[in-house]
Amino acid sequence: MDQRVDTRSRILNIAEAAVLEKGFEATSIEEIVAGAEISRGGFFYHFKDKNALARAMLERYIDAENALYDDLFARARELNDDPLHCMLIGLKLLAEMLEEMPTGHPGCVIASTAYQDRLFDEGVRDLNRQAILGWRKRFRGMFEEIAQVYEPREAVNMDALGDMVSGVVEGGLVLQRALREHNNASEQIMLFRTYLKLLFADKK
Amino acid sequence: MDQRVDTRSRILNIAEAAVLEKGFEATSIEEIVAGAEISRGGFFYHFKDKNALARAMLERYIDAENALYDDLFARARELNDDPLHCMLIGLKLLAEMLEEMPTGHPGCVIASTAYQDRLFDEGVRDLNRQAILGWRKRFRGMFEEIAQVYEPREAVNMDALGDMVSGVVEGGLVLQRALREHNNASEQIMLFRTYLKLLFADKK
DNA sequence: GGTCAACTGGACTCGCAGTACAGTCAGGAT
DNA sequence: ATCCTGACTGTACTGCGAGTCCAGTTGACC
Repeated sequence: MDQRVDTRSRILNIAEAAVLEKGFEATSIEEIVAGAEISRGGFFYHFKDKNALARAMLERYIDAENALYDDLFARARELNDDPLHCMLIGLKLLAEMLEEMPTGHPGCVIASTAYQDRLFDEGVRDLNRQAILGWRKRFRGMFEEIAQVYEPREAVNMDALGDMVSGVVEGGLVLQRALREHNNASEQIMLFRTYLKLLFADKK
Repeated sequence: MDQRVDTRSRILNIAEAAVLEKGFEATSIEEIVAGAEISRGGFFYHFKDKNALARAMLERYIDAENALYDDLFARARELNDDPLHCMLIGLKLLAEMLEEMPTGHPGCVIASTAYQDRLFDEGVRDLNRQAILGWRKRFRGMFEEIAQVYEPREAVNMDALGDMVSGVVEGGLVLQRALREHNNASEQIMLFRTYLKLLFADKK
């Protein structure tokens, strides 16, 4: 069996693990090629430079995250058809998933690149932006569905509320990374869940 | 007047601006010394290495942030003695402050270092940790005061609620950095404010 | 006049990104 | 059977930035 079948994916796997553990800049091409058991030349054959690697990693990561959300809320919908309860179940599943990761969540590539963005070119930054806007749209849509059934007790900006899902996750990951604790992100999500329960308590 | 009176502070000012703009790794000592109009030798006279610079920057930043919170909530307390309203006013002031910064908030050094932490030594990481734990304690105390007067409608973990202030700010800053928008952090704070209003609606 | 803190300036090592390019090797097309 | 191409290997080189070493300068104060 030829190990070379998918060298590109192997590079991405190794690079992603290293980048999530210690950041993009601290990850050298040297150690990536050592891990993937290829030569430096081989690396540059697949990726023009470190920017191209970053772009590919982000694309993969975002696709995976979107697939995860799709799956999570599809499962939630199966359990309960009410849009509010679907959201609450989905968030619970998300929190559980974050908690189950023994070493804590790898940490979001989005934040990691956002804070080093001068290192990256316009393409990378745009991918980042589009991903967050995508999540805004996704959650905004879900909240609007909820608001059709439940009267919000306080007026809220729906875009901002959509962003709050991403923000709470990102913020929680920052905390857990800095504190070296394991469940801050999941706790923050659970707190956000009680927010939604309070906000959408009254059926129309 | 001797410009050299406080070279160390000048280095820190220039470094902080550069680091907040483009990240720690992307900021070279070369450009710092150029900006501060000193020699490379002069830089290393003041700071043993880049880690020492990072530590000094973090210390200064954390002190400034603590002073800002002290001032903000002291002003809020003057306006209203009720602990809940004091918190709500303080958060409003914080949101306004974030909004008034024309280029957006410089971005929190905490998150920036959290995601590049392998670059830094234990001292830097510990400073980071202590700062967040300090904020947890500060806000937890304030929420406990509130809970003595108002019955929370839902049971919440007070440590997690304290962390949520930091988390919402950090998360908002990540979003606004990645999206290149200007008011995400302040919007997230305002949303968190309505959370508190809903949570602590009933006086004991 | 001597001491010390706060530098300057230059030379050097090291690690890493990125370039260049010549050569290898397996598999499919012709 | 031969040729071509894609996926590499290996080596050598440039250039940049961090960090070290150190000898020398300058101004302040004692």
